[in-house]
Amino acid sequence: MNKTFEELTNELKNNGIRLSHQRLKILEYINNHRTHPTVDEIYTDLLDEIPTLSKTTIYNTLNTLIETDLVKLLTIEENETHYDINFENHGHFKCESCKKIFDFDIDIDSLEIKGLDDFKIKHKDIYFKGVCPECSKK
Amino acid sequence: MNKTFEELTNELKNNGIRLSHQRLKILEYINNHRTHPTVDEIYTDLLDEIPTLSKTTIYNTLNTLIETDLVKLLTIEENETHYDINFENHGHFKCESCKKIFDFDIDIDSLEIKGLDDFKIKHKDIYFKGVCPECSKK
DNA sequence: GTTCCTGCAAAAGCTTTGCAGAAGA
DNA sequence: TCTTCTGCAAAGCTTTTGCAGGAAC
Repeated sequence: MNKTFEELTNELKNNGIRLSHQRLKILEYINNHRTHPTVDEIYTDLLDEIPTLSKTTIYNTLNTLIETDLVKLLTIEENETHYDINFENHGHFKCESCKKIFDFDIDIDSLEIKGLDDFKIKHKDIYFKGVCPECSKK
Repeated sequence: MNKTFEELTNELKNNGIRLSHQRLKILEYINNHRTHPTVDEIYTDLLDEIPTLSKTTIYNTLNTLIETDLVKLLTIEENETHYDINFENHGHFKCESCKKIFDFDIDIDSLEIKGLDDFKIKHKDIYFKGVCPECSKK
């Protein structure tokens, strides 16, 4: 179930996080671009709109959003971190050829797990890797 | 099904990879230490035995082993890469408190997936995060 | 007016690269 | 002998830190 932008900003307010111009723009960007962007992509795309923007602010903001559970950090790629608006029950597929990341539907909670009694599970991530249909054709 | 050390070295030979002293020791280390070590941990632990060892060699070796599909790369941690030689059906749980990584049994192939028709899936990784029982007590 | 946030510069940390000498086959 | 590997030093990247000025409330 996806949240509206208003619901997202309300959650920030309720957590005592100030609604600075930069934060709102970064949150809006992640909410509208479901492409699992990197810090560099967010920076490049927002620079036209906010010429004084710095990467430090993007790192700061994303870390704040992760602590508030509005954004999720993807570690599917070794070199660079990707970010995703936090919504449930989907996995990520990375094409090893074109490097794109695709979403897919999956019911994570239907999995039978052994060996995690007394573990507090907060996040579940499913990463698949391989070749996407477009790259398979070539 | 895990391989014996002899099977592992045979696969290296068959791939035209030379059995240098360093490579064999690193492979042996990963095979005996199922603790998902980092490059730094391997380096520190092997330095007594091979005083001239360098991290470059460990990076080189691990990349070779990954290409030969003898070792798997774990990206559960943002800052540092972990390595695993265990290819049996299992997931990884990272405790956000003590940072330890635990294995757990899971039947990945029983998952019902929608949206990955025509995708060639080569690797499936399941990462859970939270707090381990020992850290929960505190 | 206070407190928190931004953004610059610098630092830190992991990983890769270039290359000369050494070792494997 | 020929080819490949090792390991040092340096470079390349992403991410974090310290801090002064500025913005939010």
